[in-house]
Amino acid sequence: MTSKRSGRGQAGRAGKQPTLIDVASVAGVSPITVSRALNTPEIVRPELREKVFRAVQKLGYVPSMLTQRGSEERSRLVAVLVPTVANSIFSETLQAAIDVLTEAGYETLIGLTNYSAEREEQVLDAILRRRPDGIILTGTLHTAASKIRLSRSGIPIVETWDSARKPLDMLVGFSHEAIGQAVAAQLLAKGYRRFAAVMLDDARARQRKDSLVREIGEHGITEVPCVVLPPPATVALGRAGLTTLLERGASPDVVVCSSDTLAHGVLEEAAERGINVPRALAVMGFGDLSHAAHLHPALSSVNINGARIGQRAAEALLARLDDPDDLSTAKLRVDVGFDVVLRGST
Amino acid sequence: MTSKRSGRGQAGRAGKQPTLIDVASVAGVSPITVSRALNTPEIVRPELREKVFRAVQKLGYVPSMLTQRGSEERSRLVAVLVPTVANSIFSETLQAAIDVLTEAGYETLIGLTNYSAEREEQVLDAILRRRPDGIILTGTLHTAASKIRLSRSGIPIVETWDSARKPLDMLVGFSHEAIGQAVAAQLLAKGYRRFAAVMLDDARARQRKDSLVREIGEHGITEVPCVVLPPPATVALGRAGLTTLLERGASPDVVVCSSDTLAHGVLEEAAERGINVPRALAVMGFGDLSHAAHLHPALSSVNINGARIGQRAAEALLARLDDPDDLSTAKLRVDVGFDVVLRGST
DNA sequence: CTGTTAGCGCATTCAG
DNA sequence: CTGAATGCGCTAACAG
Repeated sequence: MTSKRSGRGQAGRAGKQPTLIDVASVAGVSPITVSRALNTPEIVRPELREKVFRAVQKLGYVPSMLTQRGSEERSRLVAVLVPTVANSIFSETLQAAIDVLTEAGYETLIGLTNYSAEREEQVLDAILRRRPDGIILTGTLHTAASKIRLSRSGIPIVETWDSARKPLDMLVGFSHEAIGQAVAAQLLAKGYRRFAAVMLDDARARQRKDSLVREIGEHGITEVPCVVLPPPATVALGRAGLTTLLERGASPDVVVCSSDTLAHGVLEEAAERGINVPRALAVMGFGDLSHAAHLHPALSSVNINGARIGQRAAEALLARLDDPDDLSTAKLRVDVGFDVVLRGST
Repeated sequence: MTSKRSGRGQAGRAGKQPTLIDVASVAGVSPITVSRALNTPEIVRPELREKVFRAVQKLGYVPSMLTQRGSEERSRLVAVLVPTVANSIFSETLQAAIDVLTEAGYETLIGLTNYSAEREEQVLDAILRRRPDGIILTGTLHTAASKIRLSRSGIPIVETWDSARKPLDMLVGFSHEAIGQAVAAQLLAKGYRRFAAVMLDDARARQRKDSLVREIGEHGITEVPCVVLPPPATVALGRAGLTTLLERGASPDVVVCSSDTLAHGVLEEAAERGINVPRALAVMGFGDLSHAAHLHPALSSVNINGARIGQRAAEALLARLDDPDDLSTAKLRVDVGFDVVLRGST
């Protein structure tokens, strides 16, 4: 005989979460008082506050942020897009970003782009529906549609892992061109002349390689055999890379790889073939040095601090969110730099 | 001109995202028609549908899922909690889970617990406010408050990486006790007698070790020197672990480590000290075999397929979400198993 | 097929 | 300090 009204009873029964209204009726106050007791306790009389807290306890009430948009303007949600989380270099970026964001009271929505701008567009599409307060992207290569949607959205954005002539918003990264140049210079100085590349089919990797090719081109080296491989990067893939290179008749004295994992594969394959490293063949990687060191004690590499990128990116976002008019974040460009670290393999 | 305009002009101006209502007024239809044109296009007359699509294009409208709770029941959000994303074993679990969830049209909210139940409780608290449709947890050790909140929430849950007498809901994992036993049995069979452990301060690691100690205890071995270290696991930490062990006067013939990374550190330290592996000292790790192989070609290890855990967990969640009454997921228990892989280091 | 009405859970006006 | 009324963006339920 109970009326079939919207009243779902006082206590949140199994299955249904109690709402702020449920708490209010149990506490015998109005909904708004509950809201205030929870969000701005200091303006609520202690006795009422206590009543509310007891009701919250009793019901196991957990406020819902889902409908918050109805009133407040922020979702306290930040989206982070990375190509993959299986690559330590990105997982460190992600980890650092999450740490900073969580500390500041934001939740993190994660999206995997698998190194593809098209995939990024799909993921972005889903993510924009959540109205995140900020977005951290990997790279600066996005589809035209993505760029339009992002800029129309008015959401603060940080692009990472790259430099760009004209970023969408903020930028925390480094110059892949500079890396290509620096690697070329170092290797040339060491006397290497027969370059080859084993790389992933990835825009950033390509940028580094093109830059390297340009640089050594100016020293008269024009032929650079290059094997391009599909993600994900694995050691086996690196081995296959060197194999392909040699099968094609290349005889490099140095192989530059787009990641430490590939480089490690090349080192293994070289060892298998009895190729003396670095005497007959030098190997160069790219990634996080500590990771490289784990892979192979002698691996030479371009060292990038992924964690710092994630941290800086998150901090930039937070600064903007704190004060959207802050001019210091308006055209933020952070170059976190890199180091070319030569070890036993070169 | 009979429409009663709801305030803001037609086009969403810079800064404000256009709403479904804006689209409706531009298209000259009612809001619900826009909603239907977008969600169930087949029940809308083609001409109207077209009008709506054009208006959507023109305004760059992106539907908001933030307030969806107001009408629909699902958030299409799944939360995944892992201790860290910097450990390849968990990042693979995460990667696989995200892949499955994204494919099914769910977004992933990520939480980092840093191996701590207290931290997990905090993160969980924030996440429950988002009313996710499902939650994937790592481990079965949660604070009492966490357990209560989770079970009251009525949200489908998958606990992973572990077995438990009485899981909260669904479970995809393996038995750490079985691993401890299996490792003990294998090492005893190989003739090792002086056991030692280098482990992270982590409940699951402790379970494995306790089980191992129990097993070898039954063979009369009662003394097992053990170094417990704070996360995160690093190679350097593993080296320090062996150092500490030896400084304390232990002289093990086998060191069992709670992760491959620590084991790798132990191997390095042993090499540095000129200790013959595996003649004078054997080393045992735990993690993903392919990862272990990258770390050290000879590393023995308990091989766990992290990706499979993530995949299975996500699939279980989806099955439940598809049909909440499906009995097959009601008491789902999946044991993904493990392999003890002995290689050169034992 | 389409529009009207109502309401989700919460917080922000503005009155008391 | 407290509360009633109102609105957020969206969609079920029920009309037409």
